[in-house]
Amino acid sequence: MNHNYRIEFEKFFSYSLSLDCLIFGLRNGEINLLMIKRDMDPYKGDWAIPGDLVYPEEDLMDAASRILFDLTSLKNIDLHQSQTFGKPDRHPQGRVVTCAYFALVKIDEVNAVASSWANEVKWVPIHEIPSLAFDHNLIVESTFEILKNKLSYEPICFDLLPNKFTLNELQQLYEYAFNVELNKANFRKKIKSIPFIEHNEKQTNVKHRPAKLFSFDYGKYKKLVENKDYTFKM
Amino acid sequence: MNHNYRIEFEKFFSYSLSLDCLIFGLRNGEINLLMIKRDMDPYKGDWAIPGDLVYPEEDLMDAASRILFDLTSLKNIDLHQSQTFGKPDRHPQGRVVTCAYFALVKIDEVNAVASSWANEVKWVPIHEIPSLAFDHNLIVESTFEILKNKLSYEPICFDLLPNKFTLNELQQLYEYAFNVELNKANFRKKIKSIPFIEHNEKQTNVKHRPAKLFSFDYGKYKKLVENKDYTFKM
DNA sequence: GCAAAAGTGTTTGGATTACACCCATGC
DNA sequence: GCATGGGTGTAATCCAAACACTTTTGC
Repeated sequence: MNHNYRIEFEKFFSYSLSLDCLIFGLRNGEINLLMIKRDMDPYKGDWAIPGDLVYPEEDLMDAASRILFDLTSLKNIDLHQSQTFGKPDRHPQGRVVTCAYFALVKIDEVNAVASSWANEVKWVPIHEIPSLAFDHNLIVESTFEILKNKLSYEPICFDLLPNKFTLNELQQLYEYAFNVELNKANFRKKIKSIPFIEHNEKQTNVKHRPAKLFSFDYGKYKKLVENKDYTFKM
Repeated sequence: MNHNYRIEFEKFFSYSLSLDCLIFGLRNGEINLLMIKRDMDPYKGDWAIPGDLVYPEEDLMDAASRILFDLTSLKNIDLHQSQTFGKPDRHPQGRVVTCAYFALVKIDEVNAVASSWANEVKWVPIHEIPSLAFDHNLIVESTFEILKNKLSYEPICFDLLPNKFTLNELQQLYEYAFNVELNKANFRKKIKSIPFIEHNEKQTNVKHRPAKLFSFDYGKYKKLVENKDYTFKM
């Protein structure tokens, strides 16, 4: 390059890149975020989003998968890029730009374990997030907005719900995310076009009429989208 | 930090961060993208998106403003973060992660000028983008999708249109972006709730009945949004 | 039987669609 | 007058909201 920079070209290779992975799950009808307690400086002892430095030869998506796997042992989970945060002073030890990704997981399938950089792990309802290390509160807020937005035009809600769910669980998820109350009959009319697999199974251990169980029909959905016969919309 | 990395902590500070700024404008009813012809290696002579390395003490948004200003002399333009691209091999000279931003400008107010890193500058219709340097084709496609998405729930179309526009210009913009044909009467009913300033002025130099000119009423829009009386939706 | 939630049908009003028609200007 | 696009009204239809009602289970 022959660009006339104020500083030498080589000096530009003095950044570090980290990746924060926001893992969302659904518990008791609330969207929860997986948090870690930092076991290292800076912000040792503070709660934070799990994140790590990206290896020099590592793709961003691979780093996100790695962090997700380390905490949850889950593989083959869809990861979505959120936003990149790069304020020059966001990290006290140097210029660390961080790229945020998020994943939606079925919380029952996760047994989160503390790892090298965390001595404690917990799920926290998204509306009860405490004060976090770095600019992580900003990252959480921005990413949750992006998640909510995506919930309305991509069928990612089914990544949060158990494999077999009731229509009411689906309704409650949207009521929670969009902070509205929905009418049951109208909600069911609205979702009539979503490709579901209707099981011959019902809820158990409820003290009222058990609800029918459904799954999202990914195969049918894919076909419908390919033929432009359907777009998911909530 | 006491994290047990495969490589030393200091070695992680060997990235470079660049920022690519996609500048969109509207010309002859088509969305155009401002492109530069690279005057430096690598990819010297190829067309590319204007971008630059981010200075070590510079915020991402500031870098985006700087690049936009260098090319267009425009200030105080809204910049939107698109996505970050970080494939390890995307830049032949090292690990350069690039963060894409986009800006929507009124094309009449821009006199794009070639700068140190570009010896030629031109507007190219978004559907006629040639093969570009680096992974810039991917960046353009992803960013245009994000732009289209944003057009449907934020009033950013008015950043592309001239200050005073006709309702048909607005309609054509949406027809172009969403690749649909809309009915004139129905379109006007749909936009009735948008806060417009209706001018006592008309189009000139047209050989048919001149259309009335409108502006978007930013002040009224802001008030409506604050009072939750309105959300933009197309 | 009662409580609690599952599940469905009906009515209504507002939005969307298709279509038809009139208006203002340049030539 | 005619071509061209600006601008508007109407009727049919679809969709979403409000509400009422029946069903199934546990206790």
